[in-house]
Amino acid sequence: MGNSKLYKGSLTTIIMKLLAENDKMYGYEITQKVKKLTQGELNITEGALYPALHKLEADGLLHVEVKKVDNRLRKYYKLTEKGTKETANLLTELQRYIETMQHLVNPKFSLD
Amino acid sequence: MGNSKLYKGSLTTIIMKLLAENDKMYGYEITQKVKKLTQGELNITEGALYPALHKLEADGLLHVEVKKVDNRLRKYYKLTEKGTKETANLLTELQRYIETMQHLVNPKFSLD
DNA sequence: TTTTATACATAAGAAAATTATGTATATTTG
DNA sequence: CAAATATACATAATTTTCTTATGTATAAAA
Repeated sequence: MGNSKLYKGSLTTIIMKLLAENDKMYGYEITQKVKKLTQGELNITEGALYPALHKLEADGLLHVEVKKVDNRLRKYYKLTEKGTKETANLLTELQRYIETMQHLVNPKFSLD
Repeated sequence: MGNSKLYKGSLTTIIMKLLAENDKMYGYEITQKVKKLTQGELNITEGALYPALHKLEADGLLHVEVKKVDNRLRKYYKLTEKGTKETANLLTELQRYIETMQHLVNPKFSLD
């Protein structure tokens, strides 16, 4: 993914948040959207994306709908109700992670 | 580590930053410091910490000095010159990561 | 016509963590 | 005083998550 190891563990959060904003998206579309939104900083690889989508589907967080467009296959993913709830949790966790890291890295927040 | 998957990949950054602030620290001390600074949010496990410290030492980013205190062993770690430079890079990467994730998650920064 | 883009997928391997276990000493608590 | 907890290190087996490589197929651009 990114040029930094820090992106490890954040792929699911990214996918879910994009689907929360865009209702339904297909895999390739997600990679392009992320590339654009991050100005090329984050390029999701297929080897990371597709297994992640399959797992989210298996966990009942995403629902898939196959469509044929221009004689090419597309798998549209959409949040389930469970997925919508889980997205809220993941975004809360992200904010908490960011705050925690700021505390650790910014000494002026130090407790001791 | 944390209750969130997001902490994956950030352990090295945390260790290096603490050593940049505290000159020299030993492993157990790092776990306690992090627990305190994060109010219990982040508990570094020994299975993650020690292999990470050994790798940083092997990479020439940390220097180790063994001391016996109260008849117990302590391994004090300190940043090398190379480690100090690398710490600056890691902190820059962390800030960049946080900004990128804010862009993705906070729609008001959206480009399209 | 060859390369790039679109669109999916999986397999092998690496990296970084979790969980479990092990050794040993010091201190606290019931 | 005995048992539990804290201090302090370590590693091995396994799991998770990613990279890299490879594969199939159609469409568009160079």
